[in-house]
Amino acid sequence: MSQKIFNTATRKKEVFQPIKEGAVGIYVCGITTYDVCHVGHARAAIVFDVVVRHLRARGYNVTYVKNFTDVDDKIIERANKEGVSITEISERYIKAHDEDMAALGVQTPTVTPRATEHMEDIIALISALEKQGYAYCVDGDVYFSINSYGKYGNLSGRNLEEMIAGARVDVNDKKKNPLDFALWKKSKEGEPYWESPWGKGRPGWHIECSAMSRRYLGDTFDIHGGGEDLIFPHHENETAQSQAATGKPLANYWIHNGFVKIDSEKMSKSLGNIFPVKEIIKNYHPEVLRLFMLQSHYRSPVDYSESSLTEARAGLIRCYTTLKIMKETLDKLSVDTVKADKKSSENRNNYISKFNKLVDKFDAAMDDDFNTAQALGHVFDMVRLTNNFIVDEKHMPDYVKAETLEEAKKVFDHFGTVLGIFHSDADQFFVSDKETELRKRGLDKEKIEDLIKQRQVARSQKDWAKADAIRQELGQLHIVLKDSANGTSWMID
RNA sequence: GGCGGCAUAGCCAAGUGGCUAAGGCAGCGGUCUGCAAAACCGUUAUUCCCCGGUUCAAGUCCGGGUGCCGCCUCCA
Repeated sequence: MSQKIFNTATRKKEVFQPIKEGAVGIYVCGITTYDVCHVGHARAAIVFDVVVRHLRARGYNVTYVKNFTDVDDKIIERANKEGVSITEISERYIKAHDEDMAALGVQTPTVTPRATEHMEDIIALISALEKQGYAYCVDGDVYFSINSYGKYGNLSGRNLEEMIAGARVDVNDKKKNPLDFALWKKSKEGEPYWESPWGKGRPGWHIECSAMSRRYLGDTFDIHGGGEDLIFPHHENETAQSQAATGKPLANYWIHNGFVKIDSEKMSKSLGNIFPVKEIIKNYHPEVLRLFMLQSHYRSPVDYSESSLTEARAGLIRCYTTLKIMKETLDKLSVDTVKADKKSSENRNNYISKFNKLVDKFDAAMDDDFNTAQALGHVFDMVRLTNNFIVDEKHMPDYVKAETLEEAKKVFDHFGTVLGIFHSDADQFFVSDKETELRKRGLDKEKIEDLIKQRQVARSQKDWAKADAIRQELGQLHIVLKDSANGTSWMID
């Protein structure tokens, strides 16, 4: 089955045809380095991480470029406010970004270029546009002339006349057309600057992506991605200037992820509902956030709330419980050499064939415009199937059981590799989950374990009333006990 | 005002023309258990916002309505 991608440029799902057989060039707009990453950045990062992971799993040699916009008004503003250089601000937030991404299990892109390190490319590109008559310089500023380029508005599906009619009164009368945008901005007193043919200045917002994508991926590449808010004006401007300069399309497919809402409201500074990644992962295992994001289709809006993360946590616990049982079952198996009887061989083959069917379905879901929600449905089917196996095949010879479980493990490894989950050791997952929940709820571990010990004593004396009283008491604190042959374990509900 | 999107069970969420409308969370009944938990089995939408149309056949396509949301200004 072939890969399908919903292309923003055509608003249709299309069959993906790479420029070069077996290879994919993808450029995703990264962050502007003036603040820490929030849950919205996390979504975009996770979405494109999974896109790349899946394409790689399908055998494509993917070159993934994600930039840092490290020169911008907001960075300058912040630097001035703190009385430090823009480099210091950028370095700080790039570092924070990298930490967050690592915590979220987001793989580092192939190339992570910075605007400030590509000034020559940027200036060359603007010069080319000026030479070809697509750009004009006024007082040290350089603007892109949208009228000289016939296809402006194509990507975002906007109509030029209507946009001009609806445009705000533009105070900048230097522009020939109010929709013209800056390629190069003359630097004001005290602002950082670079020397250029137009004097001291710095690049406009969009040009750095055009320059850097071209540098690493060529004039035309396969996929360009970003958050849906970037469609206009950023990507519209980017594609206009790139295409004007090279005479070739910038990207063949445009992918845009939907927004994260917070408790059904738009996330914004004025509402004060911005959730930094660092805050979230204090309270939840990073894979909880990933699972939450991946349970919705990447183009749909997603509604972030405490309860939605709590639900995602329950789902992840379900998966890790099975992973843990699998591991324990495998560890207990003896290396007997009992030959598989006909029945158990058949059963084994039966299960393995079902496993493989789920893998096919999972891959097919991912092929269909990266439908992670559907793919996760198959992951949970695999969880149930594995549990079934463990419950139903108690009498299978260990050797055959082990073979089957090893196959199941491979399947989970595949799912985990593509979605970027199941990367913790199962035991470790529950340890860290417990610690997180204890901290979050301010519970005292010592006290809990002491009560459990008291209950153990009561149980050994068959004092069920006392044992149950303690269970109840702990239950009030959402502590769930599990008695087993080798003691009592507990977790937080 | 312009452009675009969404509406599926108590909640979250796939499915875009045709077998029984995925999956998760929550709930209920059962198996297991000293009691529980986990796991398993069963169960929870005769129906997909409303009205009309196309079709042998529609949640899925078309028209209209209602409601919600995003973009058009910095934004993942």
